[in-house]
Amino acid sequence: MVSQNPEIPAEIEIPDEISGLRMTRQRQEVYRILQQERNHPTANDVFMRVKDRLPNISLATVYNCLEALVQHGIIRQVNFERESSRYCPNLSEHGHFHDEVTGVIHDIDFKPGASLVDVLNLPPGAVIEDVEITLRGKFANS
Amino acid sequence: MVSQNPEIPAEIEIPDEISGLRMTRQRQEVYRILQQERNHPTANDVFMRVKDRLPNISLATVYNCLEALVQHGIIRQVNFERESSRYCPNLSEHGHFHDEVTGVIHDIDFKPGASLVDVLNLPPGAVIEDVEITLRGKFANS
DNA sequence: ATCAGTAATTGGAATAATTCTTGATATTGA
DNA sequence: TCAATATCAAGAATTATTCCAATTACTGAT
Repeated sequence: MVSQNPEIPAEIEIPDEISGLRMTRQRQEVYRILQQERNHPTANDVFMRVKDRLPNISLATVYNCLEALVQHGIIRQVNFERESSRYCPNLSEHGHFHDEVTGVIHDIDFKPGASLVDVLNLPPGAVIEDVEITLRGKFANS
Repeated sequence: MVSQNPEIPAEIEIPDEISGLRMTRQRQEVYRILQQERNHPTANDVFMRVKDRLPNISLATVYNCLEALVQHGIIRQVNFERESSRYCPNLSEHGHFHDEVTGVIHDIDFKPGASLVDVLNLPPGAVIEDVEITLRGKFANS
């Protein structure tokens, strides 16, 4: 058993380097928060949360860390309309559903074996580097 | 023949009201530009272009007009990463492919009969109000 | 282990897109 | 025509993000 007390989650072990990115203390803590808070926090959310462990970290550093992690494909950046960017450690190809009543963002997986290319008419020769699928709506009161 | 001179495109007739929105002179001209420039202009692009016909229009008014048109479902707002919003008069369900080499944005249609719901695992009860599909990439040098 | 070179961090200033505010103008309906 | 309402213009304000300059931390070679 790793953690006896559900209030205190077991520490996530983070290596010194991921995908060629040196994992400094700040990057480790930022990444750890994304692993723990699966609710797509903004840079500012991460900033407030990370100060528990690194009281002197600056917001600029949080932005730097998030950008470095995104650049190295360790996390994903998610944008809804013009709101603050949010960040997501789920690297599998998926979309996001923004519940406009509760504000909650749900990861939306593809059906097994399905892909965007199945439904879209891509122009010939197009090489897709990145895909963003965002849905906005609500839940029928069930 | 409507227009003899290809330099001067035929005016697009715009009614006094669309979908319950009063089409003021400013809204008409903003909408006209979106109909003519199918290259997904930003608010500022529209602003510079519309000044030919309404020299006193303000950027705030362009934003107001675009927002009113979006709210009434007359045009769509398209966001790429954190860049300025772009606007699009194509109301059919479609995505956007951003060519990162040329900067050009291409409308991407669905295959006939296909829909996003075919490939995504939507949570039960989810009612989708709006969908945004954005692709980023380039063309293989063919 | 030391040192030089490089990368990362900080804190605050700067930027840029967008929204807000206020007063003027225009439009509508009675 | 008049009052009520909507729209517009101009500039100020807001806000997320980036930039900058100075400090600090790390790395690899000696």
